[in-house]
Amino acid sequence: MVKASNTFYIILGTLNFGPKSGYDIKKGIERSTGEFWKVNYGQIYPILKTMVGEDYAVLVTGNEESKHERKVYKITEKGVEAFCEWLIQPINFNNPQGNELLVKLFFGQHVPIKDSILRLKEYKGKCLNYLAKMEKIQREIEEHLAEDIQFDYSMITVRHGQMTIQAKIEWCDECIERLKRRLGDEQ
Amino acid sequence: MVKASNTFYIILGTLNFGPKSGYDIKKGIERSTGEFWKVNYGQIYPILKTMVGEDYAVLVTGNEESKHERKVYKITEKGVEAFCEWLIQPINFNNPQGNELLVKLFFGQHVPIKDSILRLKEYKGKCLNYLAKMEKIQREIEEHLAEDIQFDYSMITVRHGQMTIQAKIEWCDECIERLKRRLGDEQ
DNA sequence: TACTACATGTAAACGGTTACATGATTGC
DNA sequence: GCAATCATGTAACCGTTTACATGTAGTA
Repeated sequence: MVKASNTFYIILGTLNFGPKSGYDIKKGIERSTGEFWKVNYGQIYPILKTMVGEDYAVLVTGNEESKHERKVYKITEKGVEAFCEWLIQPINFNNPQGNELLVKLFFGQHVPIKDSILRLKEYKGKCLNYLAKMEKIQREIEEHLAEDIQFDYSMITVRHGQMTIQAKIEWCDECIERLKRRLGDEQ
Repeated sequence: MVKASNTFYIILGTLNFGPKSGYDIKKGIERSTGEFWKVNYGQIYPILKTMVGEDYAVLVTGNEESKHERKVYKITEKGVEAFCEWLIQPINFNNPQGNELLVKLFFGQHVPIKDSILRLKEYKGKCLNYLAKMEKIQREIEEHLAEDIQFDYSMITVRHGQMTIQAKIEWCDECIERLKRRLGDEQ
C-alpha cells in the first residue's frame, strides 16, 4: 500500500459513495466533510491521476487524453480495501489541517459501531484532560495577571478553550448515546 | 513594509511583551497562543534572522556568529509599528492553519477596545449565519437520509457543527460583556 | 450576446513539519 | 558520569493554496 495523505483517502471515501467526476468530488466534499476538511482542484486532479495509476480507481466515462471533457471515476476493490484500512488507523486528534476524528466518524458506516464509540470515548477523555489544564491556566491567570492590562485578553482566549471543549464533551456524550441506540437496534 | 506570514507577526507580538530568545519564544507561544496557533523552531530561527535583517528586531545579548550561545532579541520601533499595523488588518475567520481571531484578540491591548468588540460582533454574526445553515442541513438530512445507514454518521458531524458554534456564540456574548465592562471602567 | 455554471488541468509559491546535527548547562 | 533540559540552526520534505490556461453547455 502506498502512503498517502488524508486528502487522498477522503477523496477515496467520497468515491466510495458512488462514481464521481473531480468536479462532483469537490461539490460533494463541500456539502459533507467540507466544514472540517477542505480540498481544492489543485489537489483533486493530481490525486485522481495517481489513483488511476495505482489502481485505486478507474475511469468509467470520458477519454483519458481529452482535457475538457467530463471524466467519471469509480473506486476499485483495491481502493475500497485501502480506504477501510485507513479508516481504522489511529487518529491524530491535533491535526491542524482539519478534524480527523470528524472525518473518520463521518465514514463510520464502514467501521464497527463499537470502534466509533471507543474513539468518541478516547476523545472525550482527552477533552476532560484539556479542560482540567484550561482551568489550571485560568487560576494562574487570575493569580498572576489580576490588575494587569493583559488579564481580560488572556481570559478571552482561555474561556474560548473552556467553552468550546465543554461543548465537545457534551457532543461526545450525545454521539455515544446515538451510536449505542443504533447498536441496540441492530440486535 | 514586507509582506509576512501570521507566524512572523505572532513572534513579533511575543517579542513585544519583552526581549526573548528563540527558545523563550517557543515556550512563550506554547503557554499563550499555542492552543490556537502553533510554531516550531524550523520557523522561529529563520524568521528571527529575517527580523534582524529587516530591522524589526535587534540582538541584545549573544554573538551573531556563534551557533550554540543563547541569543536574546528585542523588538524595534519599526517592529512595534508593523505589529500594530498587522493587528488592525482584516481577519480571515476561516484560516485552517490556526484561529486568527483568537490570536488578534489575545494581543488586544494594542488595539482600541471598541475594535475588539466590533470584531467579536462581526464573528458572532457569522456564527449565527453558520448555525442557520447547519440547521438547514440537519433538516435536509432528516428528510433525505432518514432510514439510511449514513443518517447517524451525518448527524454526528452536523451536531458537532451546531454545538461548537453555539458555544462560540455564547463565548462572543461573554467576551463582549467583558470588554464593555472594561470600556466602562476606563471612563 | 453575455453571463453563469460546469469542467479539467498545471506550475509556482507558500508555509509548516520533520529529521538531523551540534553543543552548553544544570542537577542528581 | 549521566540524563534532562536548555539552546541554535539547516535542509529536505510534504501538502495546500493560488494563479493561470482553456474550453463547454445552458439560459436569460
